[in-house]
Amino acid sequence: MATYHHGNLRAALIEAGLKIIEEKGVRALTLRELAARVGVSRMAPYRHFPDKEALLGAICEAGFSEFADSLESARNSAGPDFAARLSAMAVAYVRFAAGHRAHYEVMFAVRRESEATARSFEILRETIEEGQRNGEVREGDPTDLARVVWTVVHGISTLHLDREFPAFTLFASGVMRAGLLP
Amino acid sequence: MATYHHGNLRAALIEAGLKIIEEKGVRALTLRELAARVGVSRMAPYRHFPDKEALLGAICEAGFSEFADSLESARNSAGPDFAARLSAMAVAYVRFAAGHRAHYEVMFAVRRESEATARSFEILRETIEEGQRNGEVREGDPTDLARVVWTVVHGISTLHLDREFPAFTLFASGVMRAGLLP
DNA sequence: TGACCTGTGTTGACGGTGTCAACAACAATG
DNA sequence: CATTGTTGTTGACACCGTCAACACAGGTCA
Repeated sequence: MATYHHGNLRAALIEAGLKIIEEKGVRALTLRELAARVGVSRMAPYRHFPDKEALLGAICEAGFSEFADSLESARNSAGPDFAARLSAMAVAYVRFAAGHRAHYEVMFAVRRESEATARSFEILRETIEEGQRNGEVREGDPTDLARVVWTVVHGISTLHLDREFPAFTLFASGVMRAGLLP
Repeated sequence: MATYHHGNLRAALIEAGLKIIEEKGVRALTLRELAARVGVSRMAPYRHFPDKEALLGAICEAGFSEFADSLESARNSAGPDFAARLSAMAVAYVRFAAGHRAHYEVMFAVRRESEATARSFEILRETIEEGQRNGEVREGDPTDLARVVWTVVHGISTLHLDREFPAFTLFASGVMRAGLLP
């Protein structure tokens, strides 16, 4: 039932955009191809995004939102033990990067502050604070400590998407924890 | 003395390309503008690079080469103490990223295996091996250990180019060393 | 019912971009 | 000098992002 009005172009564009990026990289994403793939004319996207950069921004935002959800749910289903919670989040991070490469690529290529990026970081910071209250994490600005953890995990994800994580991730997670010890 | 033949276009292109990236980001680098800036017609670069991607690759390669030099010289001028050597390299890494943002951006945006990338990694791995012989670094595949270090330092550089390193870098360097202890 | 507005999708046009082809200027070599 | 190979140039093409002007639909209100 091809109607004149699409219905929810915005969401369709984000989704199809992701698929293209998955196939050929951010660099190769083209508004015209995207529009064609969604079955709409080349200027239609401009009714929903002021320009290409804004579309990328929206994809990025959507990615961070899903990402924050992953982190949060990993942490929440890890039980009460701090080490387990932190570790679950680290694994979720790497797993997200590995399983949503397109999203991950845009998220850190476009780099844009948003509600969702803040939320992602906040989730980690909260957990660190938890650990501090328990005495399982040394004192210090929890924001700084969260940065350290983020840094390590981000490094792993960025640098080693292809290789054998298991052992490596475990080891690095040990490194990370070492930095938080009281 | 504007002659018909430029003399060493190749090098000039790489240099001017870097300057453009510095000003406006990789995404905004355009072959035509680059050629114009070097004072040459738009197709001239094709005598030295098969296509745009190859030019980016060459810039990336040049960056890694300079990068490897920085690492090596930092290590060599740090004296014989292992911890000092490793630390000097970490600082050199972050400093390179901060001081050569354009190069750094291309290096990890284009991502391309080359002689220079291998050399950079090799320098680090050698140092780790040194540390192992001294008993200052735990046993294990030096390549894996080098990856861990690289990961941490890379994470720092990527994530915190703007913010206040000093304290943070120091702390993270502690984290890193913790992971290497016997 | 019909006139009108507003939100959405379309087509036309323009300047800019990467790159293929054909040509032109220089350098080196016989 | 004639030739040949290297390097730079201009022309042409398809494609890209985006501005303008227009077309279709759904709702509102007379």
